[in-house]
Amino acid sequence: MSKAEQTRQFIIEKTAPIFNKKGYFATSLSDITTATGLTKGSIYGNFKDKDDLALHVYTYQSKKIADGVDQLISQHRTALKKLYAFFDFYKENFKNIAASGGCPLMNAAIEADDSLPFLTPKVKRSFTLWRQRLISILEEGITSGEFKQHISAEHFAITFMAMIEGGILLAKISGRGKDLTIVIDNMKDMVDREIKF
Amino acid sequence: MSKAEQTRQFIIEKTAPIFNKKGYFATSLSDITTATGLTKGSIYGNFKDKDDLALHVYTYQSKKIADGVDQLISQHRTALKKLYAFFDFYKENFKNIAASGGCPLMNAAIEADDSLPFLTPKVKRSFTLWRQRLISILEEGITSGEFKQHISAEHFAITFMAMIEGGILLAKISGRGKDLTIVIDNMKDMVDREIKF
DNA sequence: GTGTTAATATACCGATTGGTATGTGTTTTG
DNA sequence: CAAAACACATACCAATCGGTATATTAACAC
Repeated sequence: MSKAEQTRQFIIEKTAPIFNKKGYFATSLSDITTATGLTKGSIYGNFKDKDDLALHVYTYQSKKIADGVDQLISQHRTALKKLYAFFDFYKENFKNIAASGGCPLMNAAIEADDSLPFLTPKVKRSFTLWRQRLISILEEGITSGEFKQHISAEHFAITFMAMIEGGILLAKISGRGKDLTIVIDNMKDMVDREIKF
Repeated sequence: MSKAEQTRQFIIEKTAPIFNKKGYFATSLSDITTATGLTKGSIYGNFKDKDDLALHVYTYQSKKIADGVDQLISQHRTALKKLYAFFDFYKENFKNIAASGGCPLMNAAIEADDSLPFLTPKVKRSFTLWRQRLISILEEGITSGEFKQHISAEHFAITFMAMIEGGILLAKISGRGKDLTIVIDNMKDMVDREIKF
């Protein structure tokens, strides 16, 4: 990694939590220079403009989550265990997520969709990939005979995503991590009763 | 309603969708003057500052939703029908919600919690009231014998809230209202299988 | 109708915004 | 080790930000 790439990565990592906490719009250049210890000149030397940096920050954050999930899932062999691992990922990482400003996908989804047009397609894609990942696990379970044949993988994938995002939102605003646990436990019940053979 | 109150209300109603779409921080005074056709002087004559206006706008928006839900629920006699009406409220109003910038509670929750301290308590309270309203319906059903005795009203209330908010988020970012319908249908299945006798 | 008060408009303030042109120092490469 | 390329800092820009003091207009009481 060249010096330039190092600095770019440094800026991205240092500003990611700020963007996630304050939002893309509310994060100012001075926030960025303060957090990095660099000056405006060097920020603009590495990124075209603020939007460009925001885009890279979002990509970094979404990739980080996706990698974390993938790594956890790959440790399990059955579809059921993969699904459980998926759920537990959020349960276990809630404190980190909350401390760094909440789920970046959710934050970006809300801010992007009406006022950050350049981000919208990226965010949309994140959610699509997320859904496809869940659908794959569910279909794998159906094929392997772990899960019932008649279930709709897509419907459950969407429902699970909604529950996870909603659970994070509730837990964050109430300050009770328990709220997310309640939702995730409910998801597991759902799997046991309706999906698992 | 005096002239002053009329103007105040006029400003609140005109700026509400802007605050909801762009966010509190990103909404500028010039957005507000453009939307109302008034000048800064008259905005500041009616509200102490931008935060004060934002607070009134949030109160107006959350009350509007609460009133809408209450009115719908009061039309039904059984706990089950009330619960269904509750769910359908979001299904039917999704287009309006999406067009006016998404669920104000969710938007405010995400923006408030890290950078709008003056709003946080209000938003927290909205969610608490919402939870209590759901818990009341569920407990009513338990008492009346419509619902199973052993269920946890609180757990289901939280789960339903998470599903609704998550569903709105997904539907909004995907642009497919269907996503919310899928989640709400799943909620109804949940009621039928686990809550209803 | 006149006097008083409330409501709105005008014009301005300092501070901060995102962004850039230019200068200086530091790597990297031949 | 020198030259070219790159990385970063300094100093500045116009535009916009939220907010205010003051002028003007409209509404209301007597």
